[in-house]
Amino acid sequence: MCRRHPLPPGAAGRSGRPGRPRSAAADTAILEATRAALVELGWSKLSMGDVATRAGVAKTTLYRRWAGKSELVVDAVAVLFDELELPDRGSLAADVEGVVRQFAALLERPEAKTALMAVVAESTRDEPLRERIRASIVDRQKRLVVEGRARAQARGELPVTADDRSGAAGAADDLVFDVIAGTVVHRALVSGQPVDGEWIRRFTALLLGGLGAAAHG
Amino acid sequence: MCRRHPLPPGAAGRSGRPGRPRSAAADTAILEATRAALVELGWSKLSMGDVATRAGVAKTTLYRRWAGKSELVVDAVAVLFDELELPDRGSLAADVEGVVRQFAALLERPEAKTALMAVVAESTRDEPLRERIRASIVDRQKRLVVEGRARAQARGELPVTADDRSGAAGAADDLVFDVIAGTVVHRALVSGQPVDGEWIRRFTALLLGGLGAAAHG
Amino acid sequence: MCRRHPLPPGAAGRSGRPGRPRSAAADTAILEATRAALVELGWSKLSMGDVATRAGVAKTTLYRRWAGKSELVVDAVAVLFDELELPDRGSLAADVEGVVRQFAALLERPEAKTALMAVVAESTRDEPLRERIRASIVDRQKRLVVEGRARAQARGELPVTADDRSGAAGAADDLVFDVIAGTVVHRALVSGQPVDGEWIRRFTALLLGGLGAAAHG
Amino acid sequence: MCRRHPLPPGAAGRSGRPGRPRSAAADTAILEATRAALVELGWSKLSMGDVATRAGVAKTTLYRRWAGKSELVVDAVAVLFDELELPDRGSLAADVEGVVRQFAALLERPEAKTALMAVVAESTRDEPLRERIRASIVDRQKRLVVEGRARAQARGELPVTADDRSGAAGAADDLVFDVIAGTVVHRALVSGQPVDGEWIRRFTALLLGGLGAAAHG
DNA sequence: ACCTAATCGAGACGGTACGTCTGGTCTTTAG
DNA sequence: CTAAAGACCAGACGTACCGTCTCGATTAGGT
Repeated sequence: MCRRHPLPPGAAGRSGRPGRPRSAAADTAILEATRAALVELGWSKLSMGDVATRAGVAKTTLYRRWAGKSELVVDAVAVLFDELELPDRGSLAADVEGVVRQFAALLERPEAKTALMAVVAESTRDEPLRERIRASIVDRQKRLVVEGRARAQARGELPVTADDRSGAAGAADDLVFDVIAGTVVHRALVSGQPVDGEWIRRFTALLLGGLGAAAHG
Repeated sequence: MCRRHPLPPGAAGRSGRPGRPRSAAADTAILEATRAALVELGWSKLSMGDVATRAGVAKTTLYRRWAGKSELVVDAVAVLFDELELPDRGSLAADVEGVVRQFAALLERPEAKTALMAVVAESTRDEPLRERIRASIVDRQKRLVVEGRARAQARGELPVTADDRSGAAGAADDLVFDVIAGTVVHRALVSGQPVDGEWIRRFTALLLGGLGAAAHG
Repeated sequence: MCRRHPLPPGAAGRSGRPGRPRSAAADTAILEATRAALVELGWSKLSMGDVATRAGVAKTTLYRRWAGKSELVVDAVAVLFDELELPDRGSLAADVEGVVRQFAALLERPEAKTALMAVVAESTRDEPLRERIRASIVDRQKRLVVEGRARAQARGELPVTADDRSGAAGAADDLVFDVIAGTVVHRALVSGQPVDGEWIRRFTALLLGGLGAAAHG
Repeated sequence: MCRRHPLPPGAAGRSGRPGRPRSAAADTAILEATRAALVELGWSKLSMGDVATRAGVAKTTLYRRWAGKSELVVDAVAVLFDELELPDRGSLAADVEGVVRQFAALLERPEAKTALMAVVAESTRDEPLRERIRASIVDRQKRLVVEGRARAQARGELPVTADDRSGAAGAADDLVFDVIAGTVVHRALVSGQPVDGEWIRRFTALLLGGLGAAAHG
């Protein structure tokens, strides 16, 4: 944990540090305030001072813990993406449809959509920020792909390849992840069209068709 | 044309309007200055005043024509996306690979990637801006999908459906467009991994497999 | 007349000048609009563009005729000061009281007081403007002092000096003018206290006492 | 003191206030910079941003302390008027001539004359500003009149009235103050003629004659 | 019961950019 | 040559945030 600003690596959560310890309640209040401000104001009109006021905290406290708006927002919204789950729905198609539906629902929440695109935009000129986004948001969700694939293989819906056995299936999973996440984001935020049942079925059919063809070819 | 700020809809380019006409040279200079500033500074540090200075133009001239930073940047980068082409490479696979490669190259240009994600982020809270992005950037590139499909159908690589004959193939084309554009953007800007030959081949295979399966199923 | 901007001295009101003649109605409308704007907005918030709009005239027309805000306002308010009169009230004391009362009434008009002090302030760094104020406003009112003195001498209230006979009484008249105008302005605009009957009587008594003492000393 | 912008009246200079205290050095630097700018540029071309730059201070610091240009300039020039003194020159006439000479010298300083008339002009539409001018500049100089009268009475040059004994001599002092200040300002700034020895003697004679006549009448 | 040291709130600080408003000028077409 | 219209450059306006700083006041552990 501890994606905080100072608190130099050595002295992390150690309780024996001298001086007054940081308030844990402040952290919670700040992140909640950030999400609330995102909903009300969106990314571009959200200001650090406003977040501090909402959280009942001094600006200094904010900057002591996060380096800037982007870092704060990444932490504030990361938890939203961890809510995604992959219950076993009985078939690969059902599993894919379920996760797409969940992801689309998430992208309808204003704090998620405005924050996600904005921090990605910022990260195009800020490599550490991109890393932070990857670590906090993106890579954590690859588990859904890995789990879905494993489950489909267990069901016999997908073949087990040499790569899988050697643990090097990353490239294939990455591709599937980019296709699902990218396509849904593009549909919802760029094309601005609804991610409804009809579209989800068509997309799932396309994806599974591709996976099946790849398995046979 | 005229995606400009005032110039009330009725009285557009008419030459008989009273008063001094708007300088056409200023338009060109402003859009060029905007792109240059995007390259140097990125979206978040680009300022209207700086663009005006670079363009040798007063700030008022800028605000007379564009309502804000987002609108200006959309116009400035829209032209970049119009450079995408779809020369006949002999097969659907080659056509897809070619357009993906072109699109990835475009997303490596700093003015394109920083601007694209940022204006999409802004558009999540600004419906008119979203429309402007769609009209100026997104929808214009759907021609590539339509043209590619038609060419593949002419080659016999894809079947001609009833929808195509009735001209209602929109939904299928939209899906393919979201998949291609979304996946490439996600790979390049979110995952932050290279869009190289190997990946392009895998992605194209997946997509074409999906299209083929859809055709047969 | 012609305290205007261009219209070079030679070619003044000549009717045989080539081209469209200047509209006389515009002059009237502009000066009236200026006075109206002074009443509503005061000096500092009065703008040339606003005056032009109120007068139904283009800004160019304004600048063709007046060099700037100060010059325009001087012309606009000069006429107000010409309304001061000195009817024969039977005695020097009554004449002085009458003119003081009139002047105080004038200084209660918002366009007069805001304009007068402002153009004087501007004139501290603008010699031509000071001259214009003197010519258009100040010196024109010295007639009141000259006339009052002559009438008092005719009544025998004041002695006739050698200076009067030689026509060199300017210095004495100037002093009286500065005392009256300066004192009333200071009372009304700086001290901000009412110029009422009681005060006027006291002031008149002081002034006439001083004149009488000078006559005897 | 504390003619500042916020700093709510109750919590004035208290040291126990929370937060970083205001820099006293900034105050000095700002007022000096304001006077310097007045000398160089005059009232109308003086800008808040320029004053801030000269003082090595941020614009926000300026606006945190003064509500606008007028308030700032009043504070900046008020100190100049406090330099006026009334040393005992042995007679009322000499005292009056002395103070007139000092006042005229002050009105030759560009920062004093341009500022004085301009803020009075502004105050014609701004009652709080008028009060501030009165409190900071005008009323403070009435001490000169009060002191001069008391000294003349002590010398036996002027009679002691019932009003003096009851401490209600305000009206008479106010009148003398308006006459002296108003007349000198009008001579210097409106008539634009020199306040030289000759004129001062004439004016003093007139004033003292009036006072003497009032005493006897 | 002190001491040390980092925290907390508050709010002032130097900056930068904002978007608007004027001031004056220039460039049109129309009379 | 003037008029109305309106675009043009220049630059001040007052505001909002930024991220830093300086305060006095807490709030712990370590002594």
